[in-house]
Amino acid sequence: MLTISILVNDRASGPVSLLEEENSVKDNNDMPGHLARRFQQIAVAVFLAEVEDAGFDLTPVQYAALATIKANPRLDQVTLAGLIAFDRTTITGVIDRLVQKGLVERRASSRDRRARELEITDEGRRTLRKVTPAVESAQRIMLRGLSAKEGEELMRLLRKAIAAGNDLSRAPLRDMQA
Amino acid sequence: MLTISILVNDRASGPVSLLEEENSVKDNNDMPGHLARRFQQIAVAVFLAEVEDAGFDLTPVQYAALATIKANPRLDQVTLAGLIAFDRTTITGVIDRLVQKGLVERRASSRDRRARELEITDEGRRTLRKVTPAVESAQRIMLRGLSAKEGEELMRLLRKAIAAGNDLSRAPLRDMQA
DNA sequence: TACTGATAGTCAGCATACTGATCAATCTCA
DNA sequence: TGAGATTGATCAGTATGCTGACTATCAGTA
Repeated sequence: MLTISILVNDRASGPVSLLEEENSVKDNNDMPGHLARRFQQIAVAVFLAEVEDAGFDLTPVQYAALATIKANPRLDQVTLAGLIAFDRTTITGVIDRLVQKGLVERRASSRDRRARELEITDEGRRTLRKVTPAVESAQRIMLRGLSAKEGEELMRLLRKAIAAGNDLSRAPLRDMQA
Repeated sequence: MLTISILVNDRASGPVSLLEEENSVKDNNDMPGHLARRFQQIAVAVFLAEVEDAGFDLTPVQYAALATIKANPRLDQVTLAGLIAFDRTTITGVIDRLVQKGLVERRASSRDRRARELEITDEGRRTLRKVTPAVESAQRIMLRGLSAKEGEELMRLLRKAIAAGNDLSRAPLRDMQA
């Protein structure tokens, strides 16, 4: 199926297949999967560097969780996972570390004894406020090769591709239900 | 369904800063770092599903390594890492698993006793050939929400952003020297 | 040649992510 | 109501990725 001329590196020779034949390997730069990995790799590195420069020890994942917990009081872990598209088994460890750092409290829910209620602490609130400029800065830096318009377009296309693929990962994004 | 007005920065009020102030949290969908994570998450899931459906047990990272080893006979690990932008400490484990599966041979280099020479096996060659359609298919599926033109544009913008950020991660892409 | 610095590879340790399993609590519906 | 299904959380196991440390080796030079 030679559709996808997008994926084909037909610079000159006009190959027939995405991965060309026997003796050639497709250029990584034409594989969206590889580009996704590289961009994510850089994004994480930039985030960690900016946040550390600001004097904090917080990963991108921990930041997203913390911000979402602050915005949604008494959130349970499964709902949190849905809001930021984390696997529920990953959340356990992330929350462990946020609790350990004193940024979040985890307590039993009164409504559902299976569930845990998450609440941001004052310290968590303070950290979130103070780390924000570094996070903003990181978002800018990871797009520094693009014009403002290109950055917008990249985000639009990513959103669109993600929306179409949302259900393909184990941890799809989910709305809050009522 | 209340949706997520919580996470939405209401466009109407005209936010001042990227992350707005105290009581609001930026919509994840406006954070390139978050979009990068999501897209990569989906890309990996799609890759694994397609490859498994085809009857193979190979991760995206293992596939990239295997293809690059095939294309570059007697490659050493550091050069391999540079070609696919992996950290050198990650390569060790990846190669371990490829060797374990009988797809790659690792032997001492005659030229430099510190280095290891990597060589694809016949089995590796066979696997690579047979898994290729699944890999192609995965690349298509992860862009299924986009038109051909949009997919092309997404890859162009990712390449551009990555090029500008290449040196920001511990594992930048490197050319083969000599 | 002996010293110095750089390099290839590995390892320990940590933090995502995922699969698949388990346990307890809750829900559904006959 | 009560059996079966579902759900919230956790755990064990595996695979990236990273930091930082370490060994062995190499290359250049005083």
